[in-house]
Amino acid sequence: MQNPKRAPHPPTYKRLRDTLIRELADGQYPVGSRFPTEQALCTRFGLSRHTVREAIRGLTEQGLLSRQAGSGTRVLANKQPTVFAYRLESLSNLWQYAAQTRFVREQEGAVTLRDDLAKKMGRTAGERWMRITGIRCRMDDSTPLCWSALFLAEPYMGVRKNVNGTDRSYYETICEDYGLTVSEVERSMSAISTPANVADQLGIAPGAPSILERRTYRETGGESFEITLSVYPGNDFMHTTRLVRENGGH
Amino acid sequence: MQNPKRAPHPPTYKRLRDTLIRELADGQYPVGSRFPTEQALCTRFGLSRHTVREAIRGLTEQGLLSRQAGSGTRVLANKQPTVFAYRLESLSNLWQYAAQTRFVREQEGAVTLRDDLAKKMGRTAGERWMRITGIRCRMDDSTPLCWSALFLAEPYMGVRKNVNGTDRSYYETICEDYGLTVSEVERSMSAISTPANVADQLGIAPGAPSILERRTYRETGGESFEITLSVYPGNDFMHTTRLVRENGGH
DNA sequence: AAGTGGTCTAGACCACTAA
DNA sequence: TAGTGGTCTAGACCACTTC
Repeated sequence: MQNPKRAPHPPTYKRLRDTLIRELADGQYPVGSRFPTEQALCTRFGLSRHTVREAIRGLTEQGLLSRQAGSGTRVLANKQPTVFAYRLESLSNLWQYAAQTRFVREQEGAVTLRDDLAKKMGRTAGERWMRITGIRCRMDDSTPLCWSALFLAEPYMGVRKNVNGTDRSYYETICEDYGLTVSEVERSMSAISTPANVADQLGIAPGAPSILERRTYRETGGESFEITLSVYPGNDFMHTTRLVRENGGH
Repeated sequence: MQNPKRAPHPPTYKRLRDTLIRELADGQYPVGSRFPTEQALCTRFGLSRHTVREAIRGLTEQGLLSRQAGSGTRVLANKQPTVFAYRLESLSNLWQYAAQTRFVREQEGAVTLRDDLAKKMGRTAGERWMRITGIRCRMDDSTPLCWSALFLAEPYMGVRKNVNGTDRSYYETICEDYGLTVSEVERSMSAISTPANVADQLGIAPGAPSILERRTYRETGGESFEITLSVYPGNDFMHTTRLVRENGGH
């Protein structure tokens, strides 16, 4: 960390940041221990507080340090873990091969879960849910994408009925009507033999292998308010996720 | 933006940030247009440059603005989009129901892709790949998890042979040996009828529906260097992704 | 009471971009 | 050449935690 004025190719705060990262990786500051004070770093490197803070900011953003006014700085990790992530700008992007989709309703009514259905839904038998079945197809050419059974939790059975015919999802409508926020969606897949009636509507052979996808929409409290079971034709690689490296990591 | 000294409950830069976010949402600065200069904001709000920069920093981090020294600040978006993400601390977490897995090699040899295999792999016929087949099982109780065919691109056929018997992935070994970095993994799924020989090894009925998973490992340049095709028993919801909301977004 | 990180000011020089 | 954002300094007050 010499001559902060000369050779400014990488700015001072970045050089300091790299120095500190290296020292962390070397184990000079054990995880859980106190990290040097801003004051200490200022005098050690002969830099202004602003520059030191700018260097430290990067480390906290990377999750290496945690800071607490009045208390100090603690070491959270020695080195930045490599993280891969799959991001969605919107949940409607879960329909990958169709920009626009449409849900055609078929049946609708309240049900009490029996053992097998409860197991498929990841719930317990005896609960009451509103069930809506139908086919989701492409907006443009009406190609069927999947057969879906959609379950709404008991408190939200009274969703506005005019969701039909649009791309608008039920979960969006519920969230608006009841002031909820989706905090997470769990998505699971398994393979099944296509039941005859479903195969018929999807235009595939009965018994042909297909993918059963379950989505569980949870609100902020963690409560599940919507669950969908969807059957997709199995032939193509219709379900794709791209996991992209998030940080340079070693 | 009054009395920066009084009522400091939210710090000045945060209040300014909120003000600017509101103005952006109101459409005062159309997407693609120039955003006010730091100088302009300083005089308009009577604040120091540091405070203004601190406010703007948040907006650029949220992806609302982009800045270019010498050029200026441009508006990227009116409001922060809601993003859902599925994060993995490590690619080995793709094996969800087993902390530790082991790959038991079966066959190995170079192949020239024919039409059907090329299509399954998402490649073009005629390419040469190294093929390794085997079974991946749990480390602890040796339960088979899936049957896998693993393909290595031609330049990397000479991977060290001692990958066998450990949890260590081929892609890790390749990356080390050749100095590559995985930049992304694409994961696709389809449903198939389990071929007899595979069903036998997995202990399921031949022809039973199963999941065919394809993973394509790409290096920084975007080149695919490893592709795996795996067959999983289809009965359970073995493939799960949890999409978690990343930012408060409206 | 002392020390910490959080915030804010005033002023400066630089590299870069655009006119 | 003028203006922009990027970096850096020196100094200050505050709320908070710890002793």
